[in-house]
Amino acid sequence: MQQARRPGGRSARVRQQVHEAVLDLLSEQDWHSLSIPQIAERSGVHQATVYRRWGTLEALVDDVVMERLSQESPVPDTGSLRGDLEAYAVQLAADVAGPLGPLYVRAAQISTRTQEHQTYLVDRAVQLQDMLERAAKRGEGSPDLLEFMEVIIAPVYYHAMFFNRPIGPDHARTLVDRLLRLRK
Amino acid sequence: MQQARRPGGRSARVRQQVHEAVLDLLSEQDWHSLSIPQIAERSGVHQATVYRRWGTLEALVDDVVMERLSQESPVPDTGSLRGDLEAYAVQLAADVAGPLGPLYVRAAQISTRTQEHQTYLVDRAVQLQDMLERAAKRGEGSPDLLEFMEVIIAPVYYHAMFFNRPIGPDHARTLVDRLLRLRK
DNA sequence: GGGCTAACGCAAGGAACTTCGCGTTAAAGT
DNA sequence: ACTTTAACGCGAAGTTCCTTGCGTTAGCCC
Repeated sequence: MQQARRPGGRSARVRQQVHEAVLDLLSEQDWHSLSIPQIAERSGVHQATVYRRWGTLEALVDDVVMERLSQESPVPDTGSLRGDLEAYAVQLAADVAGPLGPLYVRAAQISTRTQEHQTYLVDRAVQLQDMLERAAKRGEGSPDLLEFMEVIIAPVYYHAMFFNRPIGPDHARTLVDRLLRLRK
Repeated sequence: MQQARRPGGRSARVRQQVHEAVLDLLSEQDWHSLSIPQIAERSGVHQATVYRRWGTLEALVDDVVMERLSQESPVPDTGSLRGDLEAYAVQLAADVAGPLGPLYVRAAQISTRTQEHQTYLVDRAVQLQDMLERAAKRGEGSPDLLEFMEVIIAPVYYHAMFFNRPIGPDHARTLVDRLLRLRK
């Protein structure tokens, strides 16, 4: 998506209508059966408009994903490492198991990642790094970022993608326990 | 894919030609730009034949994947738990980072998994379970299957999907160390 | 070897997706 | 308010994908 030179009023309204149509359709069917003609019809926006603005279905859903991600809550800051880790794991598990889950996964994959999303991920990594450093400053033995990603984040994605039931709060706690145990 | 009632000679040859074309094309371009007309042209097999036998591109690549998986080496049996774990992790990392990696991931995902692949995964899980039990019988403190999947397999997939460089033997050893450390 | 018919090749037809030209609307700047 | 033109709506044309009917080839069974 190129820079909008006239983003006010009508364009913003069209964008919102199309985004809503995507979310709407995604709650009824899965991502593989989505199409631009279908989204155009549902949104009331003409096909040609969608094609001209986003070009492809992939670019459109990437835009929707970025819109959601930009509105999401920041990384937790509960005052304890365990609290932060659990809160993050539970939230991530919910996101990735929700109706937009496959889209989040797709947008983050290295082979399909946009520059915009890359920037987001780097920023997010910095926030997580900060979260871990806050714990370290409190004197809690803190894992490094890679360890956190491999022991917490990777299994969360793994369960959502390869198993039927996503990780719940109970299992999230198991993952956090495991990570904390490694630090002793 | 339904049961073949006349799988000899010509049909087998067609199947092989199509499979080779898929592998061939996949070494030059990525999976998202594959198409059945393209595969038909490359293989010398007529489009209509491909459509009639496999129906969709997804079913075709699933067939290719199953073919490869059925030829793969069994789970390692090196005589030590560490040896088995490292061998498995390195092999998995290589597979999932190779040109067929995205196809393996796709075939295994819960939302796109076929019955045939499900059967394969269950069988594979049993083999891994056996591998872990062999270690237990040798007196080595052995992790359970879930722990193995979360600490070893999940990070391997995670790296292949979300990072540029796949896990190498050195990093695989780090993962194995981590798992073994948890058992003490 | 001979009959039966599954599986294939071929070409036409249909369906879905995508692009394009042109007139209209309305956002942005003066 | 007025001008400029980006962005949209509309319909047609173009492209790619997928299906279908029919004749031909060759695998399987007797």
